[in-house]
Amino acid sequence: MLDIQTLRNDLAGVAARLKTRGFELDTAKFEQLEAERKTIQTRTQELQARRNAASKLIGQAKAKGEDVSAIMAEVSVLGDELKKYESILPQTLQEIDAFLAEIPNVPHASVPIGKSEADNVETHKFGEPKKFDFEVQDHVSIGEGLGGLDFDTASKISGARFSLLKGPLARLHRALAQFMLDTHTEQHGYTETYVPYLVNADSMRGTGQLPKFEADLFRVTARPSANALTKMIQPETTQFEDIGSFYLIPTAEVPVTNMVRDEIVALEKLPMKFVAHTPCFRSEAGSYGRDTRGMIRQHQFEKVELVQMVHPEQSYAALEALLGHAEVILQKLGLPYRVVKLCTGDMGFSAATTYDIEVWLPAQNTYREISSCSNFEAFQARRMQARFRNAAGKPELLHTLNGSGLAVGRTLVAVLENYQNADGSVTIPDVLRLYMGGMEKLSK
RNA sequence: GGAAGCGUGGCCGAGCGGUUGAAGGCACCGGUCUUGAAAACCGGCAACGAUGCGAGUCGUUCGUGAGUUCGAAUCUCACCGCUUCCGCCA
Repeated sequence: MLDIQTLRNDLAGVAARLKTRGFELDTAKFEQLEAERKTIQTRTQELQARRNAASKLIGQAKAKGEDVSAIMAEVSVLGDELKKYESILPQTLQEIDAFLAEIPNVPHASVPIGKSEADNVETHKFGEPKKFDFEVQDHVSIGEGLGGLDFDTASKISGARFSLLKGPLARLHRALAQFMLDTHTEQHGYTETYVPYLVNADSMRGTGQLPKFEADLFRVTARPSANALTKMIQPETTQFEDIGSFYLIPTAEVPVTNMVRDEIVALEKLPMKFVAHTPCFRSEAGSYGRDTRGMIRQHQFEKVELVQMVHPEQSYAALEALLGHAEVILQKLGLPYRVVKLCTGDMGFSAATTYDIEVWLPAQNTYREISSCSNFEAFQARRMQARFRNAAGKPELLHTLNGSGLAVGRTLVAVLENYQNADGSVTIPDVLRLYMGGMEKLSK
């Protein structure tokens, strides 16, 4: 969420910056809502002040045993108008809030202007795509050849966009996650966390998935109590999602970042650095026909996520560091990759700056996203009311960042494809052998 | 699933329907004292919002939402969350 003060002070400026990411800010609507709000709010507060003053007088008079009927008559006249204003003010404030909740973050000044993926800017590269002296197979053929990857059974059990791993391949998948967690906790100073995978609507709003992107999420509904159920069907209830239902997390960013929702943390607690290994669930609505083969795009996948809560002055340095932490995993695995800085038009809703790490996939003869590292500045913190007490002793919004370190399923894909041999076997990268009981190669 | 209890400021914890934004304590900040520190003592210290150039003024907030009242932290109802006991259960 953007700061409403900034919108009031520099509406045109904000609109111009949002336009670079393809968002048309309805400035006329904002101005109209603000004008309404101002008259309603000042009138309401004026009436409240008069009522409060009169009530105070009544209290004082009664204490002295004086007659209060005259003042009482006077106050009761205020009643109707005040009631009217007190009922429309929250509606107006809610409209403004809803309007603000759907505005994406303003891109940082350093973000390249562009419309799509094609305008992203490569910042650096690691490694050289390996030359193969045989026809490369994609991860599906390799995995099926090894007898450890079975999409038919997965689709029987659940449907499309699910995968099933068996034997050493399942173990390799687990090994990758363990390796990533250990690296981040032992070498990069992150605290390991285990978090809920089902979260409430407030948490989804906090990190920006709601209200705009509900279609991307899976919602599960617990059996509500009879009373909650009747409340749900009352027309005035607008908070259906808050009663008896949860959302499956699309990323660990949601539960981990929300640890600081509605908190004021001590200055010396910053920066906070957490890592979590969780499954992620995404509906992938709107991506029909994309990446239908293999385990690139799934409804359920594993990810090791890095999250930081930092002092506002530190957030850009922290983003560079966090990106580096994710890169280390690929370096240790010996997987070629490149880093791109996303252009204004390609960034996610909540991000002010995003770097994507793309790993080389020989079978696709291209780089594919395996990590996304973003600085959200105060955008999420403002939604969450996540603050710290600054040097002056005043609460101030902190900055949040996160990045995949890395997407486990896609890393498995990259290992299979980059380490494949002519005979269909796959060499296990050195750093993983410890986690594989010393195994050096996957073969049939 | 059954029964009982509880939700107050950064934290703990008081609070007869009427100057209660809320006692007290802790933490924190400033000062006195001290060679320095600690202790002791004195003082300060909620958040959010509106308005104003500003000092300030006003409003809202005691889990959430409705209600009663001139006036609600305090009374009524519903919901949410937490705790404990019983049952069931990985």
